[in-house]
Amino acid sequence: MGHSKADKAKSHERIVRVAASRFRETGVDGIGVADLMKDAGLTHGGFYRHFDSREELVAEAVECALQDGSEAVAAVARIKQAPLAAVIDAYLSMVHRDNLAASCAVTTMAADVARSNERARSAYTQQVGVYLDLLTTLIPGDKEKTRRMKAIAALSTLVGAISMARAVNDEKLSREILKSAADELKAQLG
Amino acid sequence: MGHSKADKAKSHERIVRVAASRFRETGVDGIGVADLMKDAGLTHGGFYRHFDSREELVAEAVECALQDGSEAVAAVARIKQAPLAAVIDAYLSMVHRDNLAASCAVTTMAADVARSNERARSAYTQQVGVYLDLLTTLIPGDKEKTRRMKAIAALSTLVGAISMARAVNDEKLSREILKSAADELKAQLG
DNA sequence: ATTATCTATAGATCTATAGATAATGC
DNA sequence: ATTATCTATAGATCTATAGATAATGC
Repeated sequence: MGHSKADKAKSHERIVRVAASRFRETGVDGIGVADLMKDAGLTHGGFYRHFDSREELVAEAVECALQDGSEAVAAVARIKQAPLAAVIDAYLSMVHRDNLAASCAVTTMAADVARSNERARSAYTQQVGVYLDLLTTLIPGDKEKTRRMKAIAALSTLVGAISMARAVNDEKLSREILKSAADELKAQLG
Repeated sequence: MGHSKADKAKSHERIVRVAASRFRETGVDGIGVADLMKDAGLTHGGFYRHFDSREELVAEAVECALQDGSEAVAAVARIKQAPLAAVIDAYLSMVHRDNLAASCAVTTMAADVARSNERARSAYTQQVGVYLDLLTTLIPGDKEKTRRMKAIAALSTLVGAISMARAVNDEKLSREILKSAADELKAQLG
């Protein structure tokens, strides 16, 4: 049983990380405080020394999940050769489709965030801004305004395609959605 | 208190319709059987004479919600003059964004369906097929294969744009997403 | 002395069932 | 006689709290 302030900070971060993963898998309403604490290696009684309420954890978990995605996309975009195509292919990959726990929260948590508190929604809004700035930079063209419009449409295509690819129960159609969306995007923006 | 077979069928349909609306508003996990029955004007005890389990209602409600969307889009597509632009503008309207209860379930229920039973997922898969067939017909061009690829990318853009427009808590950004996605789609496909 | 975590539990809510009530339909 | 709906409740689960325990840190 660890009891130092450093241990508490680690416990807090572990709870948030677990929640960020599990909420993406099961939805925000799909798992309770007791199970989250168990996954973090703690008992549920200690939860309220870390958070005033479950809703506060939701806000922190959404922030954490969004930051995950931010870093993953930034890493892919750092590739020198054809970074835009790399981002598109990574986002619309089967690995990303199937690995919900580590997936981009802009897609995975969109519906939950829309019904959530302002803190979660602000984090989401900011993260959409980060994605749009990145895509606006990567998309070729002269006028910044035009590139931003294309970035909005492109991000929408990424989000919608993976969202549908996860929901359909026809593997062939699912792959067709991912591949067609990726090919169309690369053709439009390349 | 109605007790005829006809009344039972009406009650059943009313429960499903209420669930199809409320599930889209609150998420499938956001409302219980008792509240749904109350909204349908019944008490919760009668629920299990209509459904073997809550999950069975989820499947029927998803089917019902998807059919709503199907009919709404088909109605818009019946417009003779520029039906494709009409579909895009209706889908990416603020009315559609804000009216969750009657919204297109391909977007609104995507995350819930992905975690749901096979019956709900099959209904979703079929409805994506209906949308793709419709868009493939409306999109101009010579080769059917090319039009279908564009239809997939276009449907993805519609789904992703409204999904993000609902989650951000910045009205200006939300409208920019809807407008830019609509303008880009119309420019690409017109 | 303070506090991070644990055990235990209160109170609310949720799915599902049992049995009563009041209609329909043979 | 059958059955659609109602009242009541069992049993599970969920959020939140209370008080005990076992560490840290002055």
